[in-house]
Amino acid sequence: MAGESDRTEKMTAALRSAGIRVTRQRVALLGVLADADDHPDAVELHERAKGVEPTVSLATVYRTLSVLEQEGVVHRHAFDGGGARFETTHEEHHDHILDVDTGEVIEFQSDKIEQLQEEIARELGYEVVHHRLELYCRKKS
Amino acid sequence: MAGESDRTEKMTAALRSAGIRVTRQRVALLGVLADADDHPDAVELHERAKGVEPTVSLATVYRTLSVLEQEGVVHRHAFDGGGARFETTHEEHHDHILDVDTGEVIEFQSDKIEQLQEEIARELGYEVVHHRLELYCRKKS
DNA sequence: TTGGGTGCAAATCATTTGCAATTAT
DNA sequence: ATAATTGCAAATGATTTGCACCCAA
Repeated sequence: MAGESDRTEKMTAALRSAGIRVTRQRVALLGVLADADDHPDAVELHERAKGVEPTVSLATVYRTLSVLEQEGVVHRHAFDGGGARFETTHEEHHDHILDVDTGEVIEFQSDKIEQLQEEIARELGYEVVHHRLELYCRKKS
Repeated sequence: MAGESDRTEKMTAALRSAGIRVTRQRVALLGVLADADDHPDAVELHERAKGVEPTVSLATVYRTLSVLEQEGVVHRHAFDGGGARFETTHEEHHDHILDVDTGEVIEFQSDKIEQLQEEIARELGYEVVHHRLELYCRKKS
């Protein structure tokens, strides 16, 4: 029973190495992010973080998320409708399926699509800096 | 030299068939949309429409764009950063390359990618309602 | 004539920021 | 000690909406 998760440690380390102070409220958010297996938005993260450290403000949630994004520890997604949603960065790159009925997010990964994207860009004289592929889907009946 | 473009007529017809009044300000916006070969945002469209009909307000631009979107005559895109950008619906479906340096938008189309998307969704028990594929690119040096 | 459409200004919503007080280092 | 960080409230930016007047059908 270790106290902190692997991910939390990694994120704390990221803060330290960037010379950024490890505050109570940041640790709370870090823990919440590490535990989340969904893709919560800022308000939801704020809600969860307050359960750990009641003094966290929404402003600090936003500020910390920006820092963590710059440090590459979290990814910000701007899915259709509503505000941005976040997830901790994990090893393998992936894209998303969004259930249009439930809002649920499923991750998937396709080398083939990835390759095709680069091929298309190359043919037009471009190189892909980053991309965004979202499949808005409905469960098959 | 016909007075109105094909597209403007089509859009005017769309309004009429939806039982929606064809007003001065809507005609102005329709013309501007038909002429646009880029992907302007609401403010830019408002600017251009004012050149044709100075009484158009930004509120009406937004309201009309929503109507046209519902009628399927224009498409709304939420690219990274800034507000929504619009284009008149054209025959073939396509995705977008965005030049990260200039903001320019290039359209492309790939049946292969399209197929792969549906395949992936199907394997996970979903069917694709709509999707979004954007390649943020830089010109190759 | 008359209900839909318009401009304007105020209201939303998500996010950011200024500032004085707090706190990690 | 002291500069980074915080909470709060006010500011932003994009978009929407309430309302009294206006005009397309």
